[in-house]
Amino acid sequence: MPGIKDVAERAGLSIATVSRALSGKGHVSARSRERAQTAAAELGFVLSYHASSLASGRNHNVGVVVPSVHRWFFSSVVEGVSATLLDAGYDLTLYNVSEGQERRHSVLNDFLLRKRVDAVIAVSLELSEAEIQQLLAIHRPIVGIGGPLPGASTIRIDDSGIAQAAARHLIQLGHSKIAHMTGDAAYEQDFRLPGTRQAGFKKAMKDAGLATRPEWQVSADFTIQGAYASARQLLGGSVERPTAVFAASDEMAIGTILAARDFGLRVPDDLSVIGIDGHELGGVFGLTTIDQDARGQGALAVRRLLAGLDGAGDADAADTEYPTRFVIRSSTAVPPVDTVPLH
Amino acid sequence: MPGIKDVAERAGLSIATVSRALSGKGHVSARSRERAQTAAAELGFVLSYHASSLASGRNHNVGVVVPSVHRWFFSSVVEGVSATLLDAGYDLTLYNVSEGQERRHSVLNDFLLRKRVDAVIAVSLELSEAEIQQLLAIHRPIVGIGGPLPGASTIRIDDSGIAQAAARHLIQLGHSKIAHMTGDAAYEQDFRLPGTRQAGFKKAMKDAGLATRPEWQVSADFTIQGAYASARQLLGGSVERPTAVFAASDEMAIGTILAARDFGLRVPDDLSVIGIDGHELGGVFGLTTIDQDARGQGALAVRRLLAGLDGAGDADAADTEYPTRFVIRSSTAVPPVDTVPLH
DNA sequence: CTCACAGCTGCAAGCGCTTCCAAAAGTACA
DNA sequence: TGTACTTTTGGAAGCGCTTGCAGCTGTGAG
Repeated sequence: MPGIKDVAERAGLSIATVSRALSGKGHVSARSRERAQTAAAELGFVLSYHASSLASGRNHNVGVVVPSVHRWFFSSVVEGVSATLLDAGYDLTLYNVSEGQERRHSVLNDFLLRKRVDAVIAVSLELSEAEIQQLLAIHRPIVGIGGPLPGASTIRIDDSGIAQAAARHLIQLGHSKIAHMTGDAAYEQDFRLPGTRQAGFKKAMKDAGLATRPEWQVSADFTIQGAYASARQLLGGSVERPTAVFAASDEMAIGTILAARDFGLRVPDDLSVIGIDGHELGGVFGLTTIDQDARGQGALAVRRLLAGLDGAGDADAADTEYPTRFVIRSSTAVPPVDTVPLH
Repeated sequence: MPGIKDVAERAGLSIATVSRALSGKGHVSARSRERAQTAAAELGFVLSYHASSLASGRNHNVGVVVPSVHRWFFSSVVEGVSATLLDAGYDLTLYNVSEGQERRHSVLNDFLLRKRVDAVIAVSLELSEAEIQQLLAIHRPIVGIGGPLPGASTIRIDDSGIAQAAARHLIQLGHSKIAHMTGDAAYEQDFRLPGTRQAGFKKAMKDAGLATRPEWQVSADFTIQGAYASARQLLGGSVERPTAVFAASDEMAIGTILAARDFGLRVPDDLSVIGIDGHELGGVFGLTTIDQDARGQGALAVRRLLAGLDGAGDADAADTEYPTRFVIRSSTAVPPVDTVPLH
């Protein structure tokens, strides 16, 4: 493997000049720059990542911590982050901390703190204020997506607002028997988001003077299959059936639609369903939803970090609200006329 | 940030001894080891990744190249790889090269070759022999999953065999009008796998003396929504309807089931559907499939690499066939009795 | 009691770059 | 032609570890 020394010799320049020429920083005459680049190309030289990082203190590597890479939101964010990072010449080190607390802790200690990454993006992951301070203390900018990170910069959608909008959509169509499928308690712990969306739902209901019946507040694990099971309980159980379901995620909305179909319920004729996300499968199910462009959020997170790293400004802990888009398809409609015969 | 020097001072040892004590290699007395560890713990010392790598030449980092992190197979493999790597104290650098050729090329050159990773895992990605040799030349073991990698070690399932098994399952149930949904040409290019599965299907059909009708060979992009669209053509079009569909992936099988339901076809009464994968949603749809345990394949890939790195043996380019499991659920059954009246 | 050997330990030489500093070269203006 | 700068350059000191080598200590055998 050729080193920078070889390039310097071949170009007839000093190591220092070659380094400056190739990195683009510092003053180098056009002629030297070209020579260095030519020599490097001819030798097939690539900088040693570690030597470079060790000497400069910069890593060109950002850590991404996600609870899963399987669920829609996370994989979408990762794709957005990945593409943007690659374009900028940065590496992406992935920490999938599905296994729970102890794993999370070790990732933070053994990996993130080891000066390997320039910054970290935490997706839907709750870090304690102490943990965040620990990272900031060693000068590691951190931005959070979809979760509250006290003291750190975050990107988030207006969970309460869109939940209200979703509920209002149903209410305006004439529904009053509306169920809400929220996230399991386990998820609440880390993301806090199920609670926020549920609160938004309740607010909209209250504002409209409608009751939120406890038996219509169900929960699932954010997956299609989990929601499917929950929805079967809700729709097939002995309780009165709602005419609409607002699911806290598209995956859960889809699970609900599948369950409804199993019971011979037509969507939207017998049951309206609305979700939140903008999942690819939305089209197949004609799902009305609120698109939150997870990829875009990932990309934005990277741009934010990079601006903070390259540029001057210590990207102050800004809280950006990412815009969402209401997508009306065919899973919501006016409620069925009352089944009580009219004559 | 405390350095190893601080630890050495505090422990009353030399830097060299501390290094040996903490890394576990070399002879160190129990007493010194304990002192070093205590001092390190008290100072909250963590090794500098780069300095360590630079000096030792080892990175504790493996690169994973995937075409997408969104589709089931890839995210599953990544999860398996991630967990195993984390346990071993390795970082996982993710290269999501969805965007096509030029991106792939740059990843290889700018990232993989930069001595940043100890090894690479290529998932369903076709690398040219030259590219592989390039990696092996700089001593970077490489293992491929789900794709042919001439010269490199690979882990793969018996695509042809399981395709035949799937087809035979249908045939044995009594089906003769069997359609096959394969991957798009675009996928064929990189993975080669659609063709292999299709060949297996055709062989099984031929062995059974059955014809494979061209209009029953459809393709999609391996996603649920893509398969849904294709299946609508197949099932709702003017051609005679098959009584069974063998889809090259579970996601496509699910898309097919959804399309069938749209046309009022009952699965399995009117149409049997079988897939390949072991997708989480299989349960919800009662999908009969062949489980290939993608997570497990990812984990195995890591173990293989690690054995090669730590251990002595230059893990020769072994081609491991990963076992699969036939899972019979409720999406397959005997074909409907002929609709021609019997009297 | 001496010798050979094995286990420990510390010194110091890197690993391959970046970057500070001072010297060399080029520029503009008087 | 000389002065005062502004660019460009090269030397060399690290960045924070690992590890070969040699010295030191302690043990069992001769």
